[in-house]
Amino acid sequence: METRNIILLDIDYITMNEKAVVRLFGKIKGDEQGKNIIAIDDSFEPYIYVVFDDLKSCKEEIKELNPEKIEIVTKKDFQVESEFLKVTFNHPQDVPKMRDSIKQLDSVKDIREHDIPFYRRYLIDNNVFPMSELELSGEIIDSYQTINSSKDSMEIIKIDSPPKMIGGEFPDFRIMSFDLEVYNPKGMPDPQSNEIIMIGISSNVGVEKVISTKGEDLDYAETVETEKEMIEKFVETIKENNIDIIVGYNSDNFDFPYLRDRAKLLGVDLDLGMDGSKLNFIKRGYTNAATFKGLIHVDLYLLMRRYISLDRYTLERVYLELFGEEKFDVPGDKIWQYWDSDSEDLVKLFEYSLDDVVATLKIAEQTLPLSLELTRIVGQPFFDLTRMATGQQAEWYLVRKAFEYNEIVPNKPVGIKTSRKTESAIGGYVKEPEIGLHENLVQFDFRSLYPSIIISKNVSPDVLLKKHGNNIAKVNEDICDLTDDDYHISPEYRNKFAKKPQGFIPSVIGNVLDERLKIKKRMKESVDPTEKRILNVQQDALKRLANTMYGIYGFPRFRWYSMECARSITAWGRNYIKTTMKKAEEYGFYSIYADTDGFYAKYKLK
DNA sequence: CAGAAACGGGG
DNA sequence: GTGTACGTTTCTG
Repeated sequence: METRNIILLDIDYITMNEKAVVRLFGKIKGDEQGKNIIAIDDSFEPYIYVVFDDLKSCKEEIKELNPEKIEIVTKKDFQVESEFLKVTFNHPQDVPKMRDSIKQLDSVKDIREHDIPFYRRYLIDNNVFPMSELELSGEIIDSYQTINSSKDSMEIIKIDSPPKMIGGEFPDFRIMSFDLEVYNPKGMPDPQSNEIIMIGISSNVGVEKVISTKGEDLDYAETVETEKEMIEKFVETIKENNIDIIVGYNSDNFDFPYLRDRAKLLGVDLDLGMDGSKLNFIKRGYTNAATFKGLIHVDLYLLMRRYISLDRYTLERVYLELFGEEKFDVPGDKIWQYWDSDSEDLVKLFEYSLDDVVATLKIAEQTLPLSLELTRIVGQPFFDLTRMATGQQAEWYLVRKAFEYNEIVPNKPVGIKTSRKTESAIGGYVKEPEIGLHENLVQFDFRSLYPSIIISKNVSPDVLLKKHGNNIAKVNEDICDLTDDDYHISPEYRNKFAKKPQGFIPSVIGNVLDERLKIKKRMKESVDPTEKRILNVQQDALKRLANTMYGIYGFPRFRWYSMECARSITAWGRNYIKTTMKKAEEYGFYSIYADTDGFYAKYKLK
């Protein structure tokens, strides 16, 4: 038996002998060459929970469908101890096949946790976090030098027990940015007829160049004979430098699809996956995301739209916002003219190409730390995390927490109107600003207003006293028929939240905020600027997560959706800000502008 | 006016 | 892959 400590970059599953086998893609920690490891685990099985009417008949009916295993388990459902049937299947793809027939059985009331992707289930149930250090033990079943780099080798290990979390500090990930320039005499280029003219590359491992068929005189240009060689050089550069994370700007939608089409036309393999597999596109709603197994592709455009709020998200605009510097720009529709022109404009195009990738890498270095922290909190793969809306991040964090608490996860709501007018919660209180130049203002604001309300008023669907029925599996009888003193009652809507027990979501947010305070304390005590910076990113990630939780309640597709909770929170919020403004007025301050969790006020007297 | 369709980024 | 974006602006009937 061998032991390997790896940093877990990626996870998926494949089918071997009709059985699902989880693959963990990692690299040896601290190894300069970053030896690649693929760990194989065939011990994990897919399952769902079944809410039953009558145990005996339910068991019999399900048995006829031939699942792997049926067990009775006790889990908490909105804090009520309840029995479920845990039905285990042979293969993840059996779940979507079987769940409808199971749901339709007479003895079955409902099915739960039937839509959690297999690899996510694996991470959650085994308490494994991506981008962290894991200890693996098992048998080495294959070991070889990878074809394109003599320095670089690969090991496949079949593990005989679940990975053990070590955690610890982040290693320095090897990051590379890239960008294509394309010949475009007719506006937006067409991959069938317009060739790639430059591939820019920048990295934190010392490689910075523009691969092209021109530019022999430039020291940062790598000149090759053909477009085909350009693409081959690009692939080789990534392999040779053992890149962990490849970043682009709008690369999901432009660079990688274009590269795929040209590579196909020219007969080049984009076999950058750790297992030798090729570039793949996975459907995400109406658009695609480009992925490799074990090589993480991050599209910064997507990330920036979430990270900062701007009117536009061009690379130039984002760069200006983050670094306060204008980027050297070549107008997009003129690129082909620069390429065809005399040496002066051609050099400009080379500079532009290099400038683009350098900027992209700088943005990556600035913004990826936050996403990495979020990955280690949320516990989903880095690739997935960079493509999730913040609400999704919070939801997967809650799914993981639910497993920890032995709570069964609520199903996604069905049939709730998404129409904003009928279903939206009123937002925060806003007092339009008094026009004019104001001096000697005082400012007041609440610290984390909505998270604080959730915790202090115990705003959570599992302790909410429902006014009209309850379509959730079971009502917590302990919170019914209490006296008004035992409830927090929201303003306006008069929603009642039991003071005890603490709700699931208030408890989770409480832990998040406690953890954040601890980190802030450590940050203050730290004298090492690097450590300070890391801790600052961590506390920021936790703050963002806590602030997102409020929003969850109001989105009709979220598992813990509760319009009552969303409305109660903002009602309390409006109440607090107005009460505080009134109080301030008693002391002679009148407010000239207020928004949600704070206001500006002037003193009436001199 | 409501609901559908287009748009974003990229060259 | 046990999943199917998203929020806003513009167009259309």
